[in-house]
Amino acid sequence: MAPAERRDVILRAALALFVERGFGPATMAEVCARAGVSNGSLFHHFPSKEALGAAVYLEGLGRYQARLLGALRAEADAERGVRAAVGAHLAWVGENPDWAQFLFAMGRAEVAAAAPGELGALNRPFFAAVEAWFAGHVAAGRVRAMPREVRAAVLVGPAQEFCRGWLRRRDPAALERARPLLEGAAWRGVKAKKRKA
Amino acid sequence: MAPAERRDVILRAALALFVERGFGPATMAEVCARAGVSNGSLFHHFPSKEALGAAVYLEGLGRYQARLLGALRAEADAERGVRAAVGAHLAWVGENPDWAQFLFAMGRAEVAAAAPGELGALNRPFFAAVEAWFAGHVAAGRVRAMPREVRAAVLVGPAQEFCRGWLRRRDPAALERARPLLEGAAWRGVKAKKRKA
DNA sequence: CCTTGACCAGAGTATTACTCTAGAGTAGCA
DNA sequence: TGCTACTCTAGAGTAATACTCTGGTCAAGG
Repeated sequence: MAPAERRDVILRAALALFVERGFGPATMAEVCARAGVSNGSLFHHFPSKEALGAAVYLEGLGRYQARLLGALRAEADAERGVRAAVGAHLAWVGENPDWAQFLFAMGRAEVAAAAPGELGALNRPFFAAVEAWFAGHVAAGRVRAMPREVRAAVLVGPAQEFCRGWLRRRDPAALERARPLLEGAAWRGVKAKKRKA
Repeated sequence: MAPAERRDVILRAALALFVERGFGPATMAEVCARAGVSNGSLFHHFPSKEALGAAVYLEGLGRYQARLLGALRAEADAERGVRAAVGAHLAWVGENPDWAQFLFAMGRAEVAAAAPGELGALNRPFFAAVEAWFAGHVAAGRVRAMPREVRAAVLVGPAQEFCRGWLRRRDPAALERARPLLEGAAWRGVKAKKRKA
């Protein structure tokens, strides 16, 4: 088996196991068994359990960010873009529930500790790109001016919070029902006040 | 030392330690040392590390819920109530950052596993009370009708998401600046469409 | 063929959550 | 005061598990 392939096998096995048993209770021996890999091989690719968790986290985060950014960039209109971003968030969670659950469960602090710098390397350009997309709409008065962190929270907060609960049941119909409501809430949250024309 | 007092000493030491070192890396021996309690005493009061974590979690959650519900019930007006709830959320996090950080970091799933039933026993009446407060406003057409989970997400999602990031820096001024924006976003998210009078 | 270096295997070790046995206080009751 | 029953505390002991170590395989380059 090629090294990269083996690394990938380990990552997938680890994701499934961490979601099934939880990160804490899951043991490295179980990862070995599920991935069909020896102890030595596992620790060769990932120096610690936290590093393995961080690798799974970072790969998932990267995919999620790519999806969200793609949806945002495909729209020029402010409202359509915001709705598309929220919709993409929900769609990604719906299509990758295991990964989403792990991203929610694994704390950023632990990832940052296990893979210093890599989290920032992924987040910085992502947030910069999101801000760049919004900048024009803010300048044109279509979107309310607010600090980055606040806008990010208003944008994805409702969807994020909803998904946390949704992952317990994972009912696709509920996700579809909630989508327009969450998209609307996000848009009303960030859009500018009506100007007295 | 009275038993209840000792139990409380352990809880406080555990909270400080879990926030400082993280739940996973923290050891029970460190809890003993910080609380000034023997191993036997610690395990007498809490049968496992997860149970200890769950106890800290549940106590914090209870205090948070009481604060939020108090703020909501003190207001009869829909908009003032929503803003008060979000404000109370932010205020509680600002005043109890350690507890908030632990609540965010500790997953609900692990708590539910370690203390089965207790999480629901705390959450059920809380959500019921929140829903009861909203019911009248929904019926009167002041608040948009939506499923419970969606409304909860729209209500506290932005503040929740903002707080997650805020806890890294803990700058009180930033919290105050964000408050009106987050309150406004929550209110615009849940309020009913304007009627054509 | 020889070397080199990444990759893999599995036994070994140190740490840590948890257990066990015994003892110290404390309240109730005569 | 003495007796009983009980909760709480102490600290040595145990099993599990993250990680280490030593050695071995294999493919590529010279």
